[in-house]
Amino acid sequence: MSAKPKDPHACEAWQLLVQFSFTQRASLPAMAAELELSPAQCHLLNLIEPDSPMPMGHLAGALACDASNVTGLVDRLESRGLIERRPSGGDRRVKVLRLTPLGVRLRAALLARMTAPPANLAKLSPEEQRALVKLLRRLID
Amino acid sequence: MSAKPKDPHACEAWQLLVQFSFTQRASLPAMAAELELSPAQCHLLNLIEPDSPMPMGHLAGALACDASNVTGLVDRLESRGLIERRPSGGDRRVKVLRLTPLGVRLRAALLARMTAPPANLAKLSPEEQRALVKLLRRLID
DNA sequence: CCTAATAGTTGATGATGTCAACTATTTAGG
DNA sequence: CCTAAATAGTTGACATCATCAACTATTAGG
Repeated sequence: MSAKPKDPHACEAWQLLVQFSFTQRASLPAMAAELELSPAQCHLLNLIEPDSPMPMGHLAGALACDASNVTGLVDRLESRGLIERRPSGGDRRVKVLRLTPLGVRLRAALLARMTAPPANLAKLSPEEQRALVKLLRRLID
Repeated sequence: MSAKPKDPHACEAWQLLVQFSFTQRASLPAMAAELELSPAQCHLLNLIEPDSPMPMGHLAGALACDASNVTGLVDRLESRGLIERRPSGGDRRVKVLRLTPLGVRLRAALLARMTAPPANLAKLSPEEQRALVKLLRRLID
């Protein structure tokens, strides 16, 4: 399943990424609160791209949570007019989620805040930044 | 506060890191459940290093949450014998958290699972891995 | 001293998350 | 075709996470 831990550089790179995501985990609630969102709601909005609606079940898979949890999350976001439940063409069991125009704007605002590069990033030269992008791309899939 | 979004490579690198932490957010519950932990408990255990106990207030700062939330988290971990509340030398108001031997072992198991490098990492050559470590170090502080 | 501020707890409340049971629909077999 | 199993989503019960306000105990300052 995973590579042997023989290579210390591989381990260290991954450890740094994991620690990074812990610090992101700590900073997400405050960022989300500025938009009156919870971390889970941010995660959900991040997954629904404008113009590519998503069945609720697929969303539960991507969030790695129970389908009944998605129901509640969607209830709250729908009551705020950020997303809509819509019937899916063929199968009348499935409901697809679509961002409303308001939801599209809020999602964009969220991603803009989250991906605003911190000052640290400026410490890397353009070549280094390009190299980092290439490495992360291959790493993350 | 943050760098101007003029440099597309800087933005893209940061976006990849943010997306990475969303996928980590999705995979943490399952990993935590194998050790009968919640994501929040994992975050807390990650922050308490063996042999360097931490006042509860400092922990609330690192988790970026309310102090009363730490009380509940610590209650549950202490009732499982993973951590201990101890008086802090000088100030009788502050309680310091220390991992028990059982907590040390569980924390090690958790970090071993979380930082086990995935197969993807093997796709990078040793030189690339070393370069990635250097870049991430400078980025994360 | 007497008052402020600080560390932690408690209780109330809402959000997140799981599970089991349910409805409605779709799919597969006989 | 027709019934049985599987699937998508919802509901209700329950534990955890997280916040706020109020409280206790301790410390620090004037």
